Amino acid sequence: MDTELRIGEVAKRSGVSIDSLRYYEKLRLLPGSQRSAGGFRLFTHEHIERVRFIKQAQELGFSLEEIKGLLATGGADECRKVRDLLRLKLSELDERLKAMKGFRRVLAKQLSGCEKDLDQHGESACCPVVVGVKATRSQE
Amino acid sequence: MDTELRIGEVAKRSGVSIDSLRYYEKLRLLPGSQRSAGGFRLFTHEHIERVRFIKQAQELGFSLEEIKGLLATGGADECRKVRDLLRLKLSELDERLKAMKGFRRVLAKQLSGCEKDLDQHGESACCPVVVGVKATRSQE
DNA sequence: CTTGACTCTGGAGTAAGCTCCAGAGTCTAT
DNA sequence: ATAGACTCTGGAGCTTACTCCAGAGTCAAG
Repeated sequence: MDTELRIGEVAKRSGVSIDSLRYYEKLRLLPGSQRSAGGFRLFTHEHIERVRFIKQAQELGFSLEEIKGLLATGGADECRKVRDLLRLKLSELDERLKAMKGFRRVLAKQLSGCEKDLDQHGESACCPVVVGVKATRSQE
Repeated sequence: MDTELRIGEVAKRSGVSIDSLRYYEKLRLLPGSQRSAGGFRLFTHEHIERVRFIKQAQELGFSLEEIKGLLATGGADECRKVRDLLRLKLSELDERLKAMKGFRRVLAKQLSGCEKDLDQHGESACCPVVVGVKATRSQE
């Protein structure tokens, strides 16, 4: 039932390159996988899930080291560590969410200013102030 | 009125290293600044704002190249480009916000599972399913 | 005018996270 | 049993975003 997949297949399904997968293994984000008689890595669907998780976390700004922490397989005393880390990451995430919303507002405001200028003055005289900084002359 | 600040002062006030500031200048994220008679860079408060903007955007996952695009000072034809970029970045931001909320849920769920395990079984038998390997059913 | 803190430039080095390569072995379909 | 697609390892190289350094010049205080 757990079909065994070779690395190329995992790469395709997870959208991560073969080289990256081997790199993750080297960093121990992926457990040293089963091998075929001839030495090929053999993965399962769980590995794919794991890789997707890694990818997602990474896109959200977590480093591979941090992700490794989150993925630590719970040995007895690992558990509390993982739990604390989860709490920490959750609060970091919340902060980041807030920051993003603020930043979104800045960009949105900038955009609406820009559009108003385009309407009123055409292309020639718009977007005079980019994010709080006056037009910066002094390089070509 | 616009006190002129030297690079060390800007570094302190913006929380960015001197070397980074020079690096930003080299990449043209900061305009080539005024210089004192002896060749020292002279900055204004607007530069500090700009640096803070750069820093914030960066923490949210934008690359310096992208940020440079957002900061382009509006010359005539730059304007539409900036506007389009702003729109693009806004929608990217929205997507990212959504992804973050999803990810937040995954972590939160993981955490509550972990806490339940700690309660019921103590440290020995908790966190059996490690973050997202089973739980992440987010895409495809 | 000297001192000491600060700044300049150019270039080298670092860390993370890949990406590419050669040369050799494996697997599967015909 | 052989072609062709795939995978192996180890190591080199790349990009981004710094960080550090040497050797020299600047500037304000005393």
